[in-house]
Amino acid sequence: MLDIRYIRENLHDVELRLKSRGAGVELSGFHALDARRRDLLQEAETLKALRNRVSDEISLVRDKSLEQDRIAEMRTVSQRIKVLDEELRTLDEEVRSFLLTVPNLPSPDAPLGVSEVDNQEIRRWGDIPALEFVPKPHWEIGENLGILDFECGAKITGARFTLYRGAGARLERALINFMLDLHTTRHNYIEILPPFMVNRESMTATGQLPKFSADLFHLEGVDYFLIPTAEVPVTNIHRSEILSGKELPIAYTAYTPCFRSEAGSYGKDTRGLIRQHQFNKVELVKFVRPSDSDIELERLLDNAEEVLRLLELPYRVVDLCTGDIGFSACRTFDIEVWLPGQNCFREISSCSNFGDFQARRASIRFRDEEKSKPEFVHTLNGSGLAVGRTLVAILENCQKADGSVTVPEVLRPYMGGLETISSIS
RNA sequence: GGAGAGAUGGCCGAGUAGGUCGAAGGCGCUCGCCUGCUAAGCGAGUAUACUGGGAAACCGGUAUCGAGGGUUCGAAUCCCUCUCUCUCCGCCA
Repeated sequence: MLDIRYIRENLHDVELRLKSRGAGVELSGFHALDARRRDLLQEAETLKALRNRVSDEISLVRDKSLEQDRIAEMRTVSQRIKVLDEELRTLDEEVRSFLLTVPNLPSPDAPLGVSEVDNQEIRRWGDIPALEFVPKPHWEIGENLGILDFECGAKITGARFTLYRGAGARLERALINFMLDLHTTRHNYIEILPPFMVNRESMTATGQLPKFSADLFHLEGVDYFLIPTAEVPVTNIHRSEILSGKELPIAYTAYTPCFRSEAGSYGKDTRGLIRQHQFNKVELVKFVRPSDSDIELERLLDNAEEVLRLLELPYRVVDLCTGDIGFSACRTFDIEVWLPGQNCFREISSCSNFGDFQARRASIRFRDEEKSKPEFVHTLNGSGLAVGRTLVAILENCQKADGSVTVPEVLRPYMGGLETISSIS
């Protein structure tokens, strides 16, 4: 959510910056609404001040029968207040629901552009492996080894669900543990295991609602949603809190499954693990001082990249342009891992700075000094990493001509020492 | 699922025959005094949001005692709805 006063005072600038992300938001209606609201508020509060004063005076008089005139007068005043309050409630609701649909302002540092073709690659790491055979896509590798069963996932549930078996299941679990261990012991994140369902308020705070309900799974019977990312429950840990400046920065990491309806992506990435309704992810979330959020984003990004470096998987980092940045973010870097089976880079992590956008929706503030006024924190998050896609990258990058897959060295302790996944394992 | 109890400021905790209650008291915290050090002691201060004025310091108004409605000139206190927490029973990993 944007600062209503900032919009009020920088109407034109806000419109321009929203336009740069391709969001045509009309602010003139909002301006009128806001002005009307403040007029009514003034009137209502003046009347309330009068009522409070007179009521206090009445309370001092023993014999209320002497006060019938003023009581009657205040009855009229109260009726007027009621009407004004009613109207204000409506206006407040209109203002709020409008603000909830306005995306964040992109950072001035983000490259200008209209779509992903304008994103800028800023670095690459690792050598693309030179294989002396035609690399297979991971779904063929996984099926041949018997460790991924797409048919069975479809039978049990439906399209975009997959059953992992044997070494495949263990590899996924090894990756989760490896990532969590790395972030907690080397990068100083606190491990969180949150609920996998959240309420409407939490979804609104991080920005999934009200606009993107179609992307979510909603439960029947209770107003809960399956989380599309751990960002939602973990960011909401500090909803409606005033943190002490001494606690900042706060860094959490969490493994959760993620559930996405993938509405509107019919026919896209239908084969394999790339686009599932349920996938595992280890997430990184930070709460930081506004002055630190740029540098903290660099750190978070580096923490996510470290996973790929240790796994020895080649990747590149992309700076998302204004037109491609998500609704709540002001700056985003994607990490894309190399997939030889598909001969392309695929997103495996998205690391974003949200500025105070989520903090304002969620009312997450901090007090820098004991006596200083509370201000909004900045929130950041990024995948560290998407586990299913990491498994995909391992299968495709570490495949051998005979169809077996070499387990990256750092994962072997998590795999009971297993060095190679072959059909007999 | 059945029965009951509860929700007050950073924390603990008063306050229900409606008014002087943004709210006693204690703890904590901040500043000052005192003290050889520590502890104790003394004094002052210690919520947030919106809104009006002001360059600002700041001053004024309104709201907030789980949330939302209602009754009333006036609600932490009365009424209704909802949410959450706890206890007992049932069921259950």
